[in-house]
Amino acid sequence: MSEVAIGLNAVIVAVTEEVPRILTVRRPGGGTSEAAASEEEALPFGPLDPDTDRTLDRGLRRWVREQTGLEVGYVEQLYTFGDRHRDPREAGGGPRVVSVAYLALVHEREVAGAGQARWRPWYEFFPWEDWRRGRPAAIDAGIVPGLDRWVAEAADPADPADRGERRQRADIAFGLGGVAWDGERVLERYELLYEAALVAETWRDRRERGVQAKPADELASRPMALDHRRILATALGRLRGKLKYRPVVFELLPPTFTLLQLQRVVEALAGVRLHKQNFRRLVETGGLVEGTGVQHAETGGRPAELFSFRREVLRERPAPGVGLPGVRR
Amino acid sequence: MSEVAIGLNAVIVAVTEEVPRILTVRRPGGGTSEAAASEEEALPFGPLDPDTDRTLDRGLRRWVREQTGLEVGYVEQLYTFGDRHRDPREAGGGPRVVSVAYLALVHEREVAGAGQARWRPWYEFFPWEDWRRGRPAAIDAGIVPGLDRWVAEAADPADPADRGERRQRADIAFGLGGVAWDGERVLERYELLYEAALVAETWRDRRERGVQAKPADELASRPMALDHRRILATALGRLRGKLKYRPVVFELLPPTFTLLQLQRVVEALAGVRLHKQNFRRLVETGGLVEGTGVQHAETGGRPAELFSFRREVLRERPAPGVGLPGVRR
DNA sequence: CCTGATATGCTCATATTGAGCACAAGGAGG
DNA sequence: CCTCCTTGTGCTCAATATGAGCATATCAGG
Repeated sequence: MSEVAIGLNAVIVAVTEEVPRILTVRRPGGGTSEAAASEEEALPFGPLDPDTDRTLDRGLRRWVREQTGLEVGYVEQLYTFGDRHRDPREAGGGPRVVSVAYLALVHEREVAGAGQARWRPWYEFFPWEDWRRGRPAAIDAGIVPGLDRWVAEAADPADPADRGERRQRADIAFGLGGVAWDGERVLERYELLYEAALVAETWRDRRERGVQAKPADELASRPMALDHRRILATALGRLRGKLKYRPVVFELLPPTFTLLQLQRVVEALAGVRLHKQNFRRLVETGGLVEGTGVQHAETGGRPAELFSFRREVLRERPAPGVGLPGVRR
Repeated sequence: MSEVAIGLNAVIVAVTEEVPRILTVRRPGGGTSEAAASEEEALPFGPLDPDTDRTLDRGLRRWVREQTGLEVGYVEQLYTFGDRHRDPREAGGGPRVVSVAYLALVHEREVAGAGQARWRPWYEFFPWEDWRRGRPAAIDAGIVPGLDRWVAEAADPADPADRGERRQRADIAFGLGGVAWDGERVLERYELLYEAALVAETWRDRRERGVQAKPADELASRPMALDHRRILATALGRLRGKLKYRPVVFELLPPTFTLLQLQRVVEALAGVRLHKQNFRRLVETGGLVEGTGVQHAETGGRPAELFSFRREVLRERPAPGVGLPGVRR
């Protein structure tokens, strides 16, 4: 066993007005270099108190409450990040920093004030992940040419195997060359962009290691401190996957909701539009919701019935998720 | 950030002769009490070297190689365990121990010598998880009556809600009262048995905390040190889930294999028997394997063709798992 | 009373899945 | 050689599940 510092990071998610948002804080900004005094956006971070926090997620709930006043409901451990030099302060003699990242979901209505922290639209950090209004412009504008360059730059230009491998990775991750887009490969995509030097973090990290680097054209996407965008990518991929086999959406919704509201939240997270009638069929025949009989008028059109989550579904079906019926063209 | 000790645990899996096996080591045995000098079986454990291990899983591979001589192929982070008093030595003034658990898969043929460590059939630790030869005897013999007692003992016997909740948890976890058995709820089942004091670890932990406890009738299942059986349960559940949407089985098989061999390994992990023809259809139409044209004679009946894993499938389909077609009655 | 919304019910063609039947091709034993 | 037993392989068929629409209902506003 080795002495290292351990901390907890939280990706705290809410969906309001069909926009998935995450809570971020400001942080003194990058490492050892002199000019890097600018502030960076970061995920909320807190320590584990080894003496009083009985479990890791209790520790998380404690400091989230202390720092932001939020009582988080659903909490799920995501991943533990422990690469060396995650935190550039390690290079200056600081301890190795290992961070356990959590995903936390809060109800829409609790989103109000949150201390120093602020809510940011999730897709500002990942513009290429939101396909609800069609293929994101960022893909053809910046990503495809950038990846093409990266493929062409493969180690040995004479060796086609090397380029072939890069080409294949790019195609799979971003659904190019006939491969289908897979909404869950969020982390794969971010890591590819990082490797291909298409996100700001690549250049920042290279500078921190003293590598002379031209601050090339990056994608117009919001960077984050340390490896926090990687954590965010892990969270989005995991959440998208979990939607399909666990009823986690309801953690983000008020106790009663219309089916369209439910659909919009699922769409917001999945980043795609769905076929309305089939979505209804799925959640209704799946026994995920039950009507309350109450009508809801504020929809603009015919009033919709309000539904609530049927907890009993957990008893009946092994993997009751919302699924993604027919992604609309 | 707090000073804690961090370590890495590995669940190292191989499947030989249709038996899933895990690698275990012996460990000085339980904590502070005097009589607990007996040895306990434990998962392989190693430190992270903060100075030389660039990433957590490199650290894992390093000490697994050093301790057992095994070169593990597939490695996946499982979960980070950090409950207080996971390790009873904490009570004696030791540091808080946080452990990052990994799942590692090795090929059948590499299983030979492994230093101090030994291979143990996985289901000896979880007899209730193997349904290949029908409903495990342990369920009706020990588990159902034990859970019934636990349900009856609910805090307030007058309050039916309390009992109802326990009843429901038990039914969902073990597929009782009409609920279907769900192979992936391995952790849920183990935690329920722990709570209901039906596994040895419950009583050991209570003794360690000084609680006077009658060493009641436990299930005939092999206990483990610390919370290692919980880690093992996490691993089995995760592996069962992953089988369905990622081609991880092939990490456990030799480069070529017959379709029945493949099926037997899947069955061994999933703990159920499958419909042979439908299984073939699934892996073949799914493009997961390709025939080599070579025949394999040692089957006892008509010779089978040898197949190999088609790596290209990763390019074509978003979630190419083996799935579990028709669980046979 | 139109128009523009959204809400809801229903249909229908097309996969996908669950369960078997049937036959092929080896070995063992009479 | 013939028969039985054991696996391997191909194919069928009914039952469901899924993808895509059409049609109608019910509100708000002009």
